[in-house]
Amino acid sequence: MDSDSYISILNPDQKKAVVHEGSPLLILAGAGSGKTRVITTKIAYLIAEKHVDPFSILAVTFTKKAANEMKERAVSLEPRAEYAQIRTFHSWGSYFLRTHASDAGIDKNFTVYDDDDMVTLLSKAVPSLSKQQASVAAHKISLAKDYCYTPDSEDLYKISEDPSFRDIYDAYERRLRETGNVDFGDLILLPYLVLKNNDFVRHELHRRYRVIMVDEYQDSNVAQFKLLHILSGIDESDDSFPGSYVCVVGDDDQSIYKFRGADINNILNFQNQFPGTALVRLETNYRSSSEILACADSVVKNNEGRLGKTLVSARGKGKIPTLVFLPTQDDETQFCAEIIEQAHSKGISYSEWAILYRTNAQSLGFESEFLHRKIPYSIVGSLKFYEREEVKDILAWISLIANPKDEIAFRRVVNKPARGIGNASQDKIIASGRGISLLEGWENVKLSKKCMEALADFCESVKECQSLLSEQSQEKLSSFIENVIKKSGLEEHYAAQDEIAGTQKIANLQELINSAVLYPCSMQGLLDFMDHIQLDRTIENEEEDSSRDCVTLITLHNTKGLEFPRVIITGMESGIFPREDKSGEEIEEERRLFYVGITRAQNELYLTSCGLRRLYGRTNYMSPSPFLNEIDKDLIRVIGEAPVSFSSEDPELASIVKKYKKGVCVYHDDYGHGQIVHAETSDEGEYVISVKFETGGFAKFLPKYQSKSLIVED
DNA sequence: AGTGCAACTCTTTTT
DNA sequence: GAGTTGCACT
Repeated sequence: MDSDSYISILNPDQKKAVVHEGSPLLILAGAGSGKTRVITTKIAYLIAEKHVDPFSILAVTFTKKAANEMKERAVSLEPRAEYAQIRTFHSWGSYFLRTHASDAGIDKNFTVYDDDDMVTLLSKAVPSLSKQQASVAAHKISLAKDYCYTPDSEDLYKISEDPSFRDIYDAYERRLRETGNVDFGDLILLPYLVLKNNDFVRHELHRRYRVIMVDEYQDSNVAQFKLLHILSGIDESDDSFPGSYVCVVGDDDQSIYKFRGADINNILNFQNQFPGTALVRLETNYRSSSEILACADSVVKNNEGRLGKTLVSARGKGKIPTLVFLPTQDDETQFCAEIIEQAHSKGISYSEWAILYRTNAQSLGFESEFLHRKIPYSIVGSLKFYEREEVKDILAWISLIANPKDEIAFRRVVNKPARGIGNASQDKIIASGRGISLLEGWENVKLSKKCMEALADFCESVKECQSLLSEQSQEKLSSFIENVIKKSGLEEHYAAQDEIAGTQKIANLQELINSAVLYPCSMQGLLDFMDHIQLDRTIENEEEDSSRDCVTLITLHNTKGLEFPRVIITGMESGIFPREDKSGEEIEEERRLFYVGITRAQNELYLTSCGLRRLYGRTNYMSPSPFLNEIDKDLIRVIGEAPVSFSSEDPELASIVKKYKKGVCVYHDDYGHGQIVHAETSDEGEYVISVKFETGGFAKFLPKYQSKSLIVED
């Protein structure tokens, strides 16, 4: 495609963003404003018109899906974009670490430990922790890495005030380095540390990357910011080295990953951190009708701390959004099913619809209702295929074949099927081989004869598998994996289980084999395959779903970057959305999440809110989400009535419920000042509140009997 | 070592 | 309410 033609179809702001040069650039791209078009056009333009070597362009996104789409679209505009680095932040980190493994102090055949592996490793590094403590600490370690804190950072207290956290983190790091592997946080943190400490490598990369672009910048974390900053060379620029051209694209109103370490200050302060930054706003929305945008705007404008922008619809007027109050969650699923069926009978395909919810658990009701009515649907996200026992077992074998120092993988499979190598023996073997190889050197360890023989057998099998990999082989990796499954003894093991318990484990393993068919049977192919799995756990049934006409069931978070003609946002109830434990800035993030949901809709938007909902197996009275009140009344059509659950039957209960609401501050004779953090009606019809006191204490009350000792304050 | 029952958590969101 | 974990028992 000719560059004149693809630039001429842009609007003036988009064009400005594409041709800008000479300083860092921040593109504030509202929802549906053609952001991806701008980035891809810019890549094509730089190559075709500015003669930038594609090899020197790095463009990073957050999800593999976005990266693939970006690459595809850039290549269709300019074939040479094929040679540009367009990938996710984490996959770039992995690529970097493979080529600079020894600088980072890791094995070049490393694999990436997931959250579960982190917990297991931490439990071994600090045995005194209970499983739950280990899981909490592992999560904090992840967060620390997102904020770029190492075990010796002064700021570690910001993650955990517990003074022992530093030692726990330190012990974890040492043990992790002994395995030669990395965790997710390392994929960003380690490249940053290598660049910071190694002038040679840093200069090498500075020479290479002339252009760096980051998409969805509002969801970058501190470590990613630091990595970008050091990679850009902005602090070292002089006449001989001007620094890279940095262009970031994002929307502060769509920042929804703070819980994962994303720092909205990255985008709010970008212009300070990269002096001389030019700013381009993309405020023309090509996706939604003006009614939907008005609704979105009336919600998001309640947030403070935003750069501010107003979207203008390029599509003009459409249908007014609808808010529906329903008695129970079963009515909600039926309502959704019915409008979808009605539309279908008028020729509107299922795939025009998306049902959005806050938590994955909410998908269950829709699934059973749709199954019953034979409405086809597909669930996006958490396909837990790679978390299944049998799949993780085979992946552990593969990890161990790649990296014999991998303690977690070793433990997982050395005694499966049972070989008589119990926990105590494992500890001895690992103590002797840690940091070297777990497959040899154990001959000197004191173990029972039976155990020795079994271990020799096991190690022999792993080595046999290792020898099946060769650099020139024309074989596919799938046949290698098939061999691993056989040699591991796990095929027999799981075939027997399938027989007895009626499980599908062998079928799942077959699926794993199939997924490796595109990779060559070499160490490189194996590592690429592992990266593919570890760095993209969500999407698996792409071709199948895109061709099928079905309704999309999806969490609000997962909708980022997607659009649908008709959207239903369900569960608009206080406690669900926003979630009950949110306050202050977190409420703002929930509100942004709502904004993201609304702006997914092209033509029609429905919101549903129920009066009664089952949660954790209990039935709860729900009140409408406070966000609903933020929508101007003339911007939305309301069907049904907001629940006034108790008025008719029990005026006394109603007044109590009204008085002791969640968030209300109370004073108790014995406990002192506190705040109601949770309120619900139990199955027995009792109204129960949970109060957190200033003293740190926590108690539950039945306000019915406590009206004298529990005083509401203002 | 493997089974079976009780108890407990889970409901954020993802690379 | 369901799925998972942990413990005790065989």
